[in-house]
Amino acid sequence: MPLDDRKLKILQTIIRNYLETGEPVGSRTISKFADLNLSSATIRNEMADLEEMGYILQPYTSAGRIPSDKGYRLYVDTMMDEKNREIDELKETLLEKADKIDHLLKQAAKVLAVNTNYASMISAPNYRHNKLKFIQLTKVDKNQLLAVIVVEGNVIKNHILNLAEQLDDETLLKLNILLNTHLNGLSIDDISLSMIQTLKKQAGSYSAIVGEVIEAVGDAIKADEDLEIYTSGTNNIFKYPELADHHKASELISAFEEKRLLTELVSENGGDSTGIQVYIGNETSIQSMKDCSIVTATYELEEGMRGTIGIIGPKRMDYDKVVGVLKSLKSQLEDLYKN
Amino acid sequence: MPLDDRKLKILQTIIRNYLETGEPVGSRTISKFADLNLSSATIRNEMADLEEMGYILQPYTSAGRIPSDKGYRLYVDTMMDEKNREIDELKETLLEKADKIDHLLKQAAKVLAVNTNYASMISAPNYRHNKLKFIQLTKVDKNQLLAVIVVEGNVIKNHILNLAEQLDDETLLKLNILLNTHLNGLSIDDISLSMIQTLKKQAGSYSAIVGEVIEAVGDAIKADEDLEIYTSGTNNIFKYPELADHHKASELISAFEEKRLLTELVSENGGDSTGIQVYIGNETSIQSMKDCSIVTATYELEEGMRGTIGIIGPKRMDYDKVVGVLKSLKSQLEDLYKN
DNA sequence: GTTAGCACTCGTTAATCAGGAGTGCTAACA
DNA sequence: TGTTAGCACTCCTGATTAACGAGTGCTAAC
Repeated sequence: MPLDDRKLKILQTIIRNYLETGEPVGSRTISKFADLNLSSATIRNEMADLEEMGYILQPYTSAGRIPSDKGYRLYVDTMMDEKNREIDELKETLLEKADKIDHLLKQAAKVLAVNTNYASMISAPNYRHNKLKFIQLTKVDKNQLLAVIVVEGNVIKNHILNLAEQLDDETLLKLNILLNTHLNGLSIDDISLSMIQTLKKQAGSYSAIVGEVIEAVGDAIKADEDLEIYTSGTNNIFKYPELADHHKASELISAFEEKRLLTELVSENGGDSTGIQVYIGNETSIQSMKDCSIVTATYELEEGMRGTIGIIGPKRMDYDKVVGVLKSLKSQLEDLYKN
Repeated sequence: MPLDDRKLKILQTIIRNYLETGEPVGSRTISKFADLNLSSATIRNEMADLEEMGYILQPYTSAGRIPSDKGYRLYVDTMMDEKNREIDELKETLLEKADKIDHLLKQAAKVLAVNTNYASMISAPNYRHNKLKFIQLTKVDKNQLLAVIVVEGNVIKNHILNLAEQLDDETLLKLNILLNTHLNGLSIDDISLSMIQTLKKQAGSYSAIVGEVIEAVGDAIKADEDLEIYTSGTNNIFKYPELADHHKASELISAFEEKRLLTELVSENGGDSTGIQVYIGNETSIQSMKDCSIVTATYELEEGMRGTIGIIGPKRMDYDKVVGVLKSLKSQLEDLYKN
C-alpha cells in the first residue's frame, strides 16, 4: 500500500495533535481540519490503513489513535519543520555566570530545561585530544607535591602527590623543566609507554615521581571524563502523565542521578551532519527510558573536544522546538568558546 | 493531665508501630503487646487522653491513631534509643574512591542513601576560615594568567585572569613574592580592605592585577561555598506513599536539584553537643518538606571547617537508625580527614 | 471514491454496596 | 476506682454496577 500525500497529511495531523494534547486523537477531530475537507468516515478508512502499515496504533478498541514509534520516526525524519525559535536570552543568561566551564554547562542545562519543559543533560567536553599546555609541580608540604596541569582550552586539573622522600628545590626545578620540555604539546593519547620510560631514566633517582606525575596527568584528565554530566529539570517529567507514574518516575530519576547510564547517550557519536540525533522509545539502549524520547546534539569546541547536549522527555515531545533549541544552544556554546 | 508511665509506653508503641508500617495503629494492635497486658478498651481510653494532649491524631473518625509532630518530637527527644548499627563497610567504601574531597563526599552521600533508604545530602565544608597556604601566578598565554590558590586542608582553587597588558617574567615573579609574603597564613575573612590598598600601592603599575588576584582568591573560595552540596537517593522518596504523590514528589525533587534551598539546612548551626539536629514536619523552613523529617549532623574537619550531612525522609523515618548512621558517618569523615 | 448512518466496543466516572477495622460509650465486674 | 466486655456507630476501602460517551468498523446509498 502506498503512503500517498493524503495519508501523510493525516498522519501528520494525528501526530501534531497528539503532541499537543497527549490524548488519542479520533477521526472527527481530524476531519475538522479545513485543508483536508474530508468526512470522519473517510478519515477512518485512511486511519485503518495507517494502522495496518504500523504508523499509528490504538491503545484499545474504539479509542482514537496515537503515533507508534515508527510513526514518530517518520515524522522526525521527513515531516518536521524545525521551529527556529529565538533563544537569545540564552546567550545572556549563559554569559552571566559563566566564569568557569562547569558553571557554564550547569547553567546551560538549566536554561535548556526551563525553555523546553523537559529534562536536560549536558556532558562536559572530553579532553583526551587536547594538548598539554604546561605542568607545574609545587611543594605544598614537606612531603606533598601539588601538580597543576593545564590543557588547551584552559582546562585546569590539580593533583596532590604524596612523596616517600623529600625533594629539594633544585630537583623540583629540574623535574619541572624535564616534564615540560617533553610533554608540552602532547595529548594524553600521545604519551606513549616508551616516552614514559625515557623520562623516568632521565629523572634518575626521582623516576618514581615522574611515573606518579604522568599517571596523575592521565588520571586528572581521564578520571571524570565520563562522569561529568550536568542535569536539570528532572522534575519536569511529572508534567507528562505518561511518565509520572511511580515506577517509571522513580527509575527515570535514579537514571538521572546515577549519571553513569547517561554516559551511554554521550558515547554514541552524533547522527547527521548537524550532530543532532533522535532516539524514540526503544531506540535508546537505556531500559528505563523506553517510554521516552531523547534528542541529543554534539557540540565541538575544538577539534576532538566534543560534548553532548541532550533533552529527555515523553515520546510526544515537541520535536520541532527541541531540535531548534538544541541547535541554537550548540552554536551558542561553540561561539561562546571562541571568544 | 499527667503523662504517666503507661501513657508513655502506649505512645511509644504507637510510634514504633507506625514507623514500621505507615498505617494508623488501633487499640487492638497495642493490646497485643505482652508487656502491657491491658485490654483494647483500656488502651482506647488512654489513647483518647493522648489525643486530647496532642501527641497523636486520627486521620479520620474511627481510624487508628498516628503520631502528631508533637508526638514525634517527644519520641525523638526522650524515648529514642539510638541503634548503634555498624556501618564499617562505610569506611571501606569511602576510602575506595576517595582521591579527592568532592569524590569522597559524593560517595558518602550515596552510601548514606543506600544504607538508610532515604534521600541524603552532604555539604562541602566551608573554607572561609582556612588559612591560605600559597598563591601562585603563572602565565598560560600572552595575556592570561593562571592563579593557583592552595588553602589549608589542601583545598585547591584555580582561576584564570585575563590581562589588559602583557607581563614580563620578572614582574610576575615579583608579584608572586609580594602576594605570598603578605597573604600567606591569612584566611579570607582576615584580608582587610586596608591591606588590599597597601598591596596595590606596592604593586605600583600592576595594582589592577593585584586587585584582580585578591578578588579571585575571595571568589574562588567563597564562590560555590553555599552551592557545593551533593545529594543522593532522591528516588528513595518513592518508597514512601505519603511522599510519592505527584505534586509532593515533584516539589521535593526540584528542591533537591536546586540545592539552593538545601543551603538553608546547612546554615542553621547544629543542635546539641553531638551536632545532631532533627526537624519534624513544619519545624523546617523549607515549605516543600513540610511532610518530611530532616536529620542533620555537622561535621568539623578542622577548627571552623564545617560541613553538614543530612537525611531527608518521611516523618515516620527510623530516627534511631538514622541518628546512629549519621553519627557514625560524621566521625568517620572526621577520622578520615586526620590521616 | 466519498459519506451518512448505525450498531458495537470499551474506557471513564459516578453511584452503590458490603465488609471490616476501629472507635466511643455504657454497664458490669474486681 | 480502674478495668473490661459488649455493642452500636462511623467511615474508609474495594468491588460491582450502571450510565455515558467517544470512537470505531461496516454497510449502503450517493
